[in-house]
Amino acid sequence: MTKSKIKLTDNQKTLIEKMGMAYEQSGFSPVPARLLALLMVAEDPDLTFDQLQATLGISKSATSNSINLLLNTGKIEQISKLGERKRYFRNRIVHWKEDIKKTNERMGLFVDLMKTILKQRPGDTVEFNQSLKEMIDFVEFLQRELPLLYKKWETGRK
Amino acid sequence: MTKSKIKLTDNQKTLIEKMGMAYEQSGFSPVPARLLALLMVAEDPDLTFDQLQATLGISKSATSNSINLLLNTGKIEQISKLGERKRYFRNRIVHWKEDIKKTNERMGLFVDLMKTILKQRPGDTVEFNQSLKEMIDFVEFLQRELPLLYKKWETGRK
DNA sequence: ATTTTAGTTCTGTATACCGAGAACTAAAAA
DNA sequence: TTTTTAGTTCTCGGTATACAGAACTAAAAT
Repeated sequence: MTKSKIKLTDNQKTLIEKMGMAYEQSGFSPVPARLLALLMVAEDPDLTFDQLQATLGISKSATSNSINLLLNTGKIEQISKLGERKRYFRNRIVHWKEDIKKTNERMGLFVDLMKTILKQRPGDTVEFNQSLKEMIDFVEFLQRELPLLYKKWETGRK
Repeated sequence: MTKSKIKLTDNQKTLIEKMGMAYEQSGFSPVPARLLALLMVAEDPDLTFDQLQATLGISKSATSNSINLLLNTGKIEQISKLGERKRYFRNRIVHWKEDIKKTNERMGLFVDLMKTILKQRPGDTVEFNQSLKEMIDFVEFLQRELPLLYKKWETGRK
C-alpha cells in the first residue's frame, strides 16, 4: 500500500471539516462523514481505498467498514477503470434526485401510519385531530405536486 | 405517585409500537420514541408525568429525561390546567408547519456549503460539477416555490 | 410542622459503537 | 511458485448512551 496522500489546500481542508460536520449532523459517524466530505471537495472526484485512507489518516479497517457502509446505503458508488485493479469511489450526489424521492417515500410511510392512527382516534379531541389531518393532507398534497414542480423546474432552466 | 396507567386497546398498543419504531428510525431512542407515539395514539392528547411513566412502564428518571429532551427539541409541549399542580404534555405535531420550515432551513445550510465547495472546484470535472450545480439549483428553486405551494394548498382546501 | 407530591439529579450497570491494529485471504504480479 | 497488492475480518480497548433505582429537593397539602 503506497502512501498516496492527496494534497489539499487549507481552504479545502476546512471545507472538508465543515462538510464532515454537516454529514455528522445528518446521522453519520465521523469517519464515513469525512469520507463523503473528502469525496465532494477533492479535485479528483474518484479516489481509491488507499487515497482515502492516507488522506484522512485513518486505519484500514475504518476505511473498509466505512466504504462498505456508504456503498450499502447508496451514498457512494464504485467504479473500475479499464486495466486498473483498484476500485475507485465517488460521492453519489449525482443521484440526488433519487435521494429526494426516497426521503419523500419515507415521509409517505410515516403519514400512512398517522392516517391509521387518526382513523381510530375519538372524535371529541377536535383540535388535535384537526392538526393531524391537516398535516396528512399537506404531505399528500406535496407528494402529488412534487412531480409537477419538478417538471416546472426542468422547463424553466433551459 | 398514584399508579395512573392508561387503558389501551390492543389496536392502540400495536399502533404505539409501530409509531415508536417510526420515530426510532428517525433518530430517537426507544423511550422518547414510545413517549411521542403514546402522545399521538392515546385518547386524551394531554398526559401527565405519571401517566406516561405508568403506561409505558418505565422509570422516573427515564421519564424525566425523555420529557426534557422532547421539550428541548420542541417535539412536545407543556400545558398547565387551571388549579392543577401537575403538568400535562402534548405531542407538538400541531406545529408541523414550523417543522417542515426548519427541515428546509437545514437543507439550505447544507446547500450553502455545497455552493462554497462548488466555487472552489476545478473546472475540468464537468459531470461532477454539473450534478452539484443541478442539485443546488433544484433545492433553491424548491425553497422559492414552497411558500407559493403552501398558498395553493390553503386556497384549494376550503 | 410534617408529610406528600411531583418531579430532578446522582450513581451504577449493561450495552452499543467506534476505530485501531493485527491477522488473515484471494487475486494478480513477478 | 512466491510475493505483492488490495482489501476483509477479528480482537480489543475506550467512550458514549440508555435506562433503572435510589437519594434528593422544592413546593403544596395536611
